[in-house]
Amino acid sequence: MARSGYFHGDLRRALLDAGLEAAREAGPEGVSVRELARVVGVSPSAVYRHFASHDDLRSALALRAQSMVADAMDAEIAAVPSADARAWANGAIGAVGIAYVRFAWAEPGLFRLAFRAHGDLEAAHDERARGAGGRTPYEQLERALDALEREGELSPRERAGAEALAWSAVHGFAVLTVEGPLRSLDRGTREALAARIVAMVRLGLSQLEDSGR
Amino acid sequence: MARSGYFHGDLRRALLDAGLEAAREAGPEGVSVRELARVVGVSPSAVYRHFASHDDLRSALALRAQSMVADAMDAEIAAVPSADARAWANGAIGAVGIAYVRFAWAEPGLFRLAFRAHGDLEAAHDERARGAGGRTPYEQLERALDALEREGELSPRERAGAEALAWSAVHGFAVLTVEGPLRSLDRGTREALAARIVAMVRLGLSQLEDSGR
DNA sequence: TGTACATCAGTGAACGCGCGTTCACTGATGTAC
DNA sequence: TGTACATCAGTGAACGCGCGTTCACTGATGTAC
Repeated sequence: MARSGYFHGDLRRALLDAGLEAAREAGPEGVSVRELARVVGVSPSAVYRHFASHDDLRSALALRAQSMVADAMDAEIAAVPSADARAWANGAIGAVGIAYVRFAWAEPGLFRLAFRAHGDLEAAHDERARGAGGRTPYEQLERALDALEREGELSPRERAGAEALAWSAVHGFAVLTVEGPLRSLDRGTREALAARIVAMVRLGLSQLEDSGR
Repeated sequence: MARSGYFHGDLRRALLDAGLEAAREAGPEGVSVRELARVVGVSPSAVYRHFASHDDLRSALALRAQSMVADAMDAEIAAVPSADARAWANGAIGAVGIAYVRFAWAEPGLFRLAFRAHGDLEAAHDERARGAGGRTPYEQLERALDALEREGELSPRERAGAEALAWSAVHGFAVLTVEGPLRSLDRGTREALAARIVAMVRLGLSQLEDSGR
């Protein structure tokens, strides 16, 4: 697609691709204006034709990484048997969680890029509000929770704040296994723990009713 | 304590203090060799009399920050009524979790310093193994879980891996509220969610028995 | 079909920054006699 | 009590690095006539 030596043709897309690749290999820290320009074979200042700043570049990349997580969730959800709506709702919330941690394991650099601090998730929300169409993992979680409520698995009172509970548990586990003290666990142990986390969330969401114990 | 203009007297301690202060205000990123030297009023190279490298400095600071979390846990646990051992065990695990998230809210910079990636927690473990005596939040969690098992609230089978479950949920919540999408929640909502997280963990830990639902 | 011209995606040199780390040094301390 | 000397915690200048960003520029593109 590169035309002459002078004009690139599709520099913006090339930079985004290079950015994902850089994050994949070196994490978000590996994503610098100069590094991407170097990889693409263009001068650093050319980057500023397509992105206002380093921050702008970075959040565009974070958005793409988030879409990838959302895609992984789609794939996992698609595998849930949909004959019984109630069983499906229960399966879907689990699928969302499992997809999340598996993505983190498979692509730690992209995971960190996607869920790095400082408003990236709000940026995704804005983007979505502006109709830019980026699928967000958060949306997927919301939908799974909505289904659970629809099927009577969650009371409206329990539904409130359920995103925070579910996300916290799964995100914490992902972080701890990707770059924290749990990172040297073998695959089997990790998977077993992931299943327990998901079960804990499912159980914990409806705690307001079960509160006897 | 500073003696002459030339000799400092207790530079190591001064650097550690300055480092905690820098992290408090600017997070772990604010902790650089040159910055601390500047604050303490010493040349950058003087730092190398007391720390082998920037990394060495940073993990010493992370250890101190972890001790602070452990202290906060001690204080929270101390407030749990200890008349009934079983009730105490249940209270202690909650106290550990609550202290963790409250510390994160009160001192986000130190929290991030303490639980930054890359082996800092293992370093703490080694330090402890070497008998250096640094209290670790992880130890506190282990003790609370041990108490729960002792009181028959947790079967040995459930006890295995319980640290990972509990820590994941609480850590995820802390991260999400400190630097993630949940960071703009008001105090009341955060506290209410924290209580639900803790309840979810308590419930979830014993899921292997209750697995009916 | 050919030419003039506006557009604008690129170049390349430069600025200023802060960083970690090294190295030969200096001068205060405290110990041995 | 006074002096010689080893120790070692500090200095300060320098190295080399990579970064984000700006600015005047160049040259390929495609449009209007």
